[in-house]
Formats: sequence, structure tokens, C-alpha cells
Amino acid sequence: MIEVFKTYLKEKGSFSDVELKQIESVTTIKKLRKRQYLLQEGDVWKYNAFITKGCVRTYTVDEKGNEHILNFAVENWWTGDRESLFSGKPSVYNIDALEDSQVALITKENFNLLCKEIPAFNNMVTLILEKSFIVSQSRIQSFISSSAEEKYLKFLETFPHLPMRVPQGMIASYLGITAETLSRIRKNALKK
Amino acid sequence: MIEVFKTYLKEKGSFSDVELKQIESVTTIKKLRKRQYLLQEGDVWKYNAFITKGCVRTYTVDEKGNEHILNFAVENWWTGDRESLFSGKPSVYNIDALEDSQVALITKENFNLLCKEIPAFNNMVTLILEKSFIVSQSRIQSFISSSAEEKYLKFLETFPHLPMRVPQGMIASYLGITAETLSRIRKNALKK
DNA sequence: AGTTTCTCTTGATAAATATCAATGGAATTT
DNA sequence: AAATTCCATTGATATTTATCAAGAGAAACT
Repeated sequence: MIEVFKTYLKEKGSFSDVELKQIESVTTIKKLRKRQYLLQEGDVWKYNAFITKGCVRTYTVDEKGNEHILNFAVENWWTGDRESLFSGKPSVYNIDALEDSQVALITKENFNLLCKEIPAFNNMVTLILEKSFIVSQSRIQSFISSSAEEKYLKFLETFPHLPMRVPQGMIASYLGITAETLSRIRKNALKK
Repeated sequence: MIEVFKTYLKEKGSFSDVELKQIESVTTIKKLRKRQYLLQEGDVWKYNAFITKGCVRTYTVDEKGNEHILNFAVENWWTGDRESLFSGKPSVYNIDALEDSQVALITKENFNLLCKEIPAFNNMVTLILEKSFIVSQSRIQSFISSSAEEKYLKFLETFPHLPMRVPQGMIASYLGITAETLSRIRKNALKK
């Protein structure tokens, strides 16, 4: 199995060698070149995806052609579309690679099996979901209560490493502001 | 046990009578008068709370004294602060009743026990979490891509019954806009 | 190496939304 | 029933953010 994924699993739960083997046996690796889609709008998403290398984004494109980035994911994060996975309906999101990347994929069916057969896996998964929810609540909190500048500063605190890897305009999109506004915010805020 | 809660459980999972009794045995009922706190900023939240009657809101108060409503919960919804529950740290949120209400409370410890001992309960809980996450993702999506008017219209679709129970100004707060702006949006949008 | 494409910045202007202030009606309290 | 508080609306104005357009440097491509 990809070393990054194994290390992650060992850190997040105490799995026996047999269990690790079982997880490995249902994991497939997919390489993505920069700009390649992992999921395209209209397709049904059927996996759980763990990034072992690189960086991807989840986004929508509106009628005017503007992209809206829902989230980023880098090494050791999970990505995918839970909504489409859960409902079986076509996704409204696109996921593509911002760098050459590598992801570990487990189909929904195999993933559910792992959850059923390996309690530690189930616990790990619930914990991840719990944390993802908490993070998204806190993001909503900042949308309802913060100015563009505050959102940006909070973003820097939460994800200090992302600005080095992701174009600034995409960070603006993630924050729900325009690239120009973010540029001006940086000019003002960072000189303080 | 409170009938509303029992009905909910029966609908969400197939529980045996013994299991229902077990759930009942760890459930306590709390009545809230309008405006009464269920959780106050600075306190640690230790429960899972199911609303059997009434309506509550979760909100923060900023330095200027403005309230920012993170969410509402009515009958058959869960409420609480997952972040404080998870971390054991004081909550940054307030939860209070918008009407005279009644909630069913289960402590974290008892809740975890139910999850461990009753698989159907565990499944139900994971499902709720999964759905909550999906809902919050979709709310983030509308924050990054929609105008105030679009957010309001989407809100009406998602929660058609809330405007009848919740003052308009609070809905504005939930949407991250001011009460005045919402009033103007309604004037324009609803005459179309 | 030269060309193209991306990315960020900046300026001018427009649009969206917030703020402040006042009013009147509805609901709640006494 | 009167008094008080709450709530939604409206107007005038300020602030924030978006849009459009141009340019310059960096990165990617051939």
C-alpha cells in the first residue's frame, strides 16, 4: 500500500496487520495530472478518496462561467462528494487536480464493508466526519459574521500552508470574494 | 418516553422494545421557556439534545453586540454544540428558546454507550451526522456563490415552515445579511 | 529564446449591502 | 386598557465589495 496512506491509518487507529491488509486489498491508486478531473459535474461519485500526494479542489461553475471553490484537499485529507455518494445522484461539483497528484480510492461498497468489519475503521470514519462537520460549521460562522478581511485572516490561521500551493484567485473564490478584492485586502492588511 | 421522540426513533431505525427502553432510561426531559438558555457561551456542552417541542436557535454575539445565528432547530431536529461536546472546551455559542420548548437530553457518556451497544442507534447517529454535513456544505456553497436574494429564496425552499415561526430579523441574521436588507429583498423579490 | 498563458495588481466606476434614524403597527407585559 | 417592548418597513447615506479594463511579471509551452 502507498506508504502515506498506511502511515495515516496507523496514526488514526490501531489496526492489526490483517486489517491493514484488508484495507489495502480494496484500495486502488489513481494518478492525476494537473487539471485532470477526479469528478466531473453530472457524474455520480462512488468512492471515498484519500489524497496521498498533491492537491485538488472541489468547485462549481455558475451560469456566468465563474468558478466557486467549495474546498481544497492536500495530502492526508479526504475528498469527494458525500452528497452524490449518499444519494446516488449526479454530482453538482467538479473535482480536479491543482498539481500532479495521487489519490487512494475505495468504493462505497468496500468502504461500508470495512466500516462494518473493522470497528477501528468505523470509529476513524465517524471521527473524520465529526471533525469535517465542525470545520464547516466554523466556516459558516465566519460567513455570517466576518468581513472579507476577517475571513482571509482566519483562513491564513486555519490553513497556513495553502497559500504557498494555491493561486490567490482560488483562495478568493474559496472565501466567496473576488480576486481583486483579495488583492486589495492583502495590500491593506499585510502592511499593518 | 416522550411520544415525539419515540415516534422519531421508530421511524429512523428498527429498535426493539428493550432497546427503546434502554434509550428511554438515559433520556431526561428539559422544559425551556421562551428566551431561556439551553447553552450559554462559556459553558461546556455535554449532551445530545433532541427537540420534542418548540424552537431554538444557536448563535454568537460579537463585540458590537450583534447576534449571528448559526442555525435554528424545531421539533424532530437535534441541537447542541458538537465542537464543545467533542473537545470538552467551553462553547462559543449560545442556544436559547424562541418559543416555550421541550428537549430530550442524553449525556455524552450515555449517548456513546447507546452507540456502542445498539448498532441501529449508531447507524442512525452516523446518518444524521452525514446529512448535517451535507446540509452545511450546501449552505457554504450558497454563501460563496449566491447574492442575498438568492440565499433568501433558497432558504425559503429549504425551510418553508420557519418564516412562520421565526422573526424575519433572525432569518436575516442566519443568512448573514441585515434585517433592513432582507426587508428590501422581500419587497422586490416577492412582487415579481 | 520567444510566445503564450496565468496570475496578480491597480485604477475607475458601479452595484450590493450596511448603517443610522425615524415611524407605525403588532405583540407582550403590567 | 395602557404602557412597553418588539418587529418590520422605509429613506438617506456610507461602506464594502464587484465589475471592467489595462498592464506587468512569472510560469508554462513550443
